Amino acid sequence: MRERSSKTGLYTVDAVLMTAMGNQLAILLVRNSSERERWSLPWRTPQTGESLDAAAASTAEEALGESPTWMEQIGAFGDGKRHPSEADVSVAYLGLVPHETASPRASYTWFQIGDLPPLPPRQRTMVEGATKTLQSSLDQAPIAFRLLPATFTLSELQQMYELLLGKRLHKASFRRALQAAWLVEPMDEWRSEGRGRPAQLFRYLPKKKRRPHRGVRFDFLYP
Amino acid sequence: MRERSSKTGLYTVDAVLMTAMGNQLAILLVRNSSERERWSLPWRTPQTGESLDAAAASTAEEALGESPTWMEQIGAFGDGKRHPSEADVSVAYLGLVPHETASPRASYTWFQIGDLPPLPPRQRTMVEGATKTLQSSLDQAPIAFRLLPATFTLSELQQMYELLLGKRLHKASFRRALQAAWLVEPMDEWRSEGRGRPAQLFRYLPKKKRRPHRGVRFDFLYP
DNA sequence: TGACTTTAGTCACATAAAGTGACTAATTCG
DNA sequence: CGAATTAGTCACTTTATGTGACTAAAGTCA
Repeated sequence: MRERSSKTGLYTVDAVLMTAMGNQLAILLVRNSSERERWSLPWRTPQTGESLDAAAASTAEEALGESPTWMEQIGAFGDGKRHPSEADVSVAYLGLVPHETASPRASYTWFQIGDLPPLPPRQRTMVEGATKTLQSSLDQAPIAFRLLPATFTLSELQQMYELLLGKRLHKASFRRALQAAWLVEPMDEWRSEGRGRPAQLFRYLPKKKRRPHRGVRFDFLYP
Repeated sequence: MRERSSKTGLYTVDAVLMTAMGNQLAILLVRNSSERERWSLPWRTPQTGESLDAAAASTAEEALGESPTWMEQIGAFGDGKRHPSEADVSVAYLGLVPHETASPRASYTWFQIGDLPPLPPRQRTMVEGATKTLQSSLDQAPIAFRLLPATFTLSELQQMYELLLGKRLHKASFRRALQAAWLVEPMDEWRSEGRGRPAQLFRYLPKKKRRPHRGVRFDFLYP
């Protein structure tokens, strides 16, 4: 990632890297000493012949020191809003990492999503887009599992869903749905977290075959 | 849209314009005499200062002679695949139009999606992306209504959903779900389609307030 | 005209899923 | 030991979906 490199290209690749921190989502920002804005999303100008996906992966690794557990393009942003580069267009990627294993490089810092510093306008739009993408991908992709360590308790999983959905879930319902989806696999390990009965550990079990929805659900929110 | 304009930019905007034709989706292609491929998606190189959305809208209008009833960005495509331009990156948009009102300009032709001619590789990827986006937006956005005329019968609406979902639906279930969603409004008109009882006409009724999903549904297909 | 066909629209019952409170289990703390 | 705490399950209620059969309103044709 370079700052205001002069005319190296007409587009950039920007990364919205997310993790679950406390009981909120957090985004990784980098300090920009030479910019008007103090903080920005990690970004770079792809090199000639470098694919968008590759550029995004590099940007993420440079920031995190490791690969995100999930990466997905959000879209291209170009509506005249200001960006640290002079590019007309920026392609944004959403990346997820479990907070437990993430150790960002120096000059990179996690900010809770409710407490973000001012960002370049185009990147602010990207963050909003990333949040929306995350929400709508929630039941299409294993988002929650990619924000958790490889093994977890069902209570942890439920808390992650509660964080992502922004509402409380009933324990029995949650587990019943989880069981029906055949998405997790119990391990022969238990974890005692201070007081209370120890919880069994589970891991994500990618499944090929799923029964399809039964009927039609007109569940869209509006126009 | 210009053909192989030399280095006017490093990215293009391409439009995947869809309609429902017969009992399949169809895509609007344009004949390219000077290209190796005979057909391609409509595309253009945005002018300086032109936003992506504006460029996509222009491209669509140029092809259709009118605005699509729905337009949405699919994403940016840049993975080294060949494109009619020399751009590294192309931003694709999905546009929808009712077949009844669409009258493409000369040199533009609808092709059913199961019967597409060879396309430039990058555009082939875009078409696949558009199809996927369409499927997954089906219950998030009023896709079906944007492919129908302003007024329609419930049987027509059901047939559109059947086309989009690729499966038959039970009439009673369909109408019950539709009613619960409060998405259409009956008109005081009936249409007699040859034999059989005349059908009442309805129109789309965008609704602000929807009840939220109740619980968790782990309905994603796989990893 | 009147029986038959065709498409629209609805009903009632069966089955399945989701909401919910209360229960049992295993551990720590004092 | 008993209270507190967290895990995990059960049984019952409520709501949603699946489905076949029904009624309604037109056209067709002998």
